[in-house]
Amino acid sequence: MTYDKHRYEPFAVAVDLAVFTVREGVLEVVLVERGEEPHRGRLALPGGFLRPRESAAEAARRELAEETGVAGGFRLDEVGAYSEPDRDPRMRVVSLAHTALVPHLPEPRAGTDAARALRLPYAEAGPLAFDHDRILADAHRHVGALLETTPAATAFCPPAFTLGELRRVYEAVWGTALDPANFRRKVLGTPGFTVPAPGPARLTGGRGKPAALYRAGPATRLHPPLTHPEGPRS
Amino acid sequence: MTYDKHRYEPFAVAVDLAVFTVREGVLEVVLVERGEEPHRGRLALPGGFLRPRESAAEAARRELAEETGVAGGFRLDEVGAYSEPDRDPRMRVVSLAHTALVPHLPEPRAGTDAARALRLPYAEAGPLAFDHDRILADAHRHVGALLETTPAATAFCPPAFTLGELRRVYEAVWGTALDPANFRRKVLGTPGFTVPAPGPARLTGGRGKPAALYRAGPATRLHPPLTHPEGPRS
DNA sequence: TCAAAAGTGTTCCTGGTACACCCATGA
DNA sequence: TCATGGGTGTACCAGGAACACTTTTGA
Repeated sequence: MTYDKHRYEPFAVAVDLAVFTVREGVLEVVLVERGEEPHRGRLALPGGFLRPRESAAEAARRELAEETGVAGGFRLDEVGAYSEPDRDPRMRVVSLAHTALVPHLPEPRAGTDAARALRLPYAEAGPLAFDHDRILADAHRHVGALLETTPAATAFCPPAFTLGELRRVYEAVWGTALDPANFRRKVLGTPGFTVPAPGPARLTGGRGKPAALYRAGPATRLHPPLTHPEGPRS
Repeated sequence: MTYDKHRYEPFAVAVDLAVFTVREGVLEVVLVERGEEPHRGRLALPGGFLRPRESAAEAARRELAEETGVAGGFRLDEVGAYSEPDRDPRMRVVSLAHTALVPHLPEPRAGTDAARALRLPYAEAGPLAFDHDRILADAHRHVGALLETTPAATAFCPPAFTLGELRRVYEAVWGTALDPANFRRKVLGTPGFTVPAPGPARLTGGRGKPAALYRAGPATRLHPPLTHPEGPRS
């Protein structure tokens, strides 16, 4: 239980961010090109070190704003800690991985740190620096589980959204097609998940019957959960 | 992304352990009495700092052996990271909380560090040092969720166990009574959860029909999950 | 012979899946 | 008028909950 703070090489604590968005029915993730060694020029998850008086959540929000231009209005969840001794060759770094779910990214402004950020479809997020491939895979699994038990899917949508938009979020993250009729009943039958939004109906893609608008409801957990077909099956 | 390792006060990284066991149908947790300031004499979760070349899991297993005498043969799961700046008054400490599920604790030997360890029913685990009340509550919730989707309950049982013993684990962790008949069918109907163990039947408590023995099966996830009554209801 | 726990059978009912069908809009 | 997506209805079926009942032991 004793600890001499100068006896050991210091640890650094970092946050790594898997920033997800859904565009045109495709799950995308934000990556940055590394500007320095190690792994210069390779793609990595955005992230950075905790400052002396920051919690992990605060550091995550700050780094997200700095590196990708996303400022507030997103959902942040903890994925896990990565603490293997040699995961960063420079020094001992313990990373706290988070997911950030954002409705839509403003295009990064040139000249800022955010200019190095790019969006890629999750399926094409190639080999990444450090152990970020593993972190990204864990984060994706984590988001899939969040959609089952929490209203996290609404974090991908604008403030008012149609049930079709919400369904496409689930389909993009889970990679499976869902029955629109059954999805509708499940969502509306889950108390607090969505509430009807006032205002006129909206045309989703131009064609088809205009859809009613909903907003995110007060629930933080989904009862019953929205299980995806693959779950009980595999 | 740059970081000068000597520019800031160093961080310390620790593991905190919520060590659970089920005795006589009661969920118990292992606590230690702090031998030094801060919070000298108060109860706390066992834990300690990561050594320079240890991962969190390695540190957790080492600390568990040192502080409670539990050596190997237990299940370890990650709960989350606690990173608020002032959670430890001595210095900046980021704690990685874990749960350890053990079938039965050997009585701690006097004269070792483990002598300060004690078991308490979870419900009576009073106010703890630091933010350990919150960590313990999170850990308990985490174990409850693990029982639904993983075979974690077998970690509380000896190598060969009866379905009645397994059911009492669920009842102790969830705090609810379960129908023995339905529980039995659910467990046996979940592939890979349990496999019949050779050998004679065992008397659980002396009275009643002798029960068949089972061992933990090869599954790491439960399909379908064992949902508890409170889940979909509340 | 009684209590207690294991184990089996059965009924009821909820909730999920699949799919047919109608509605409202743009092209 | 056709294609497209929103929205409703419904039949089927698996799985969970509740509970009666038999079996096998110790006291």
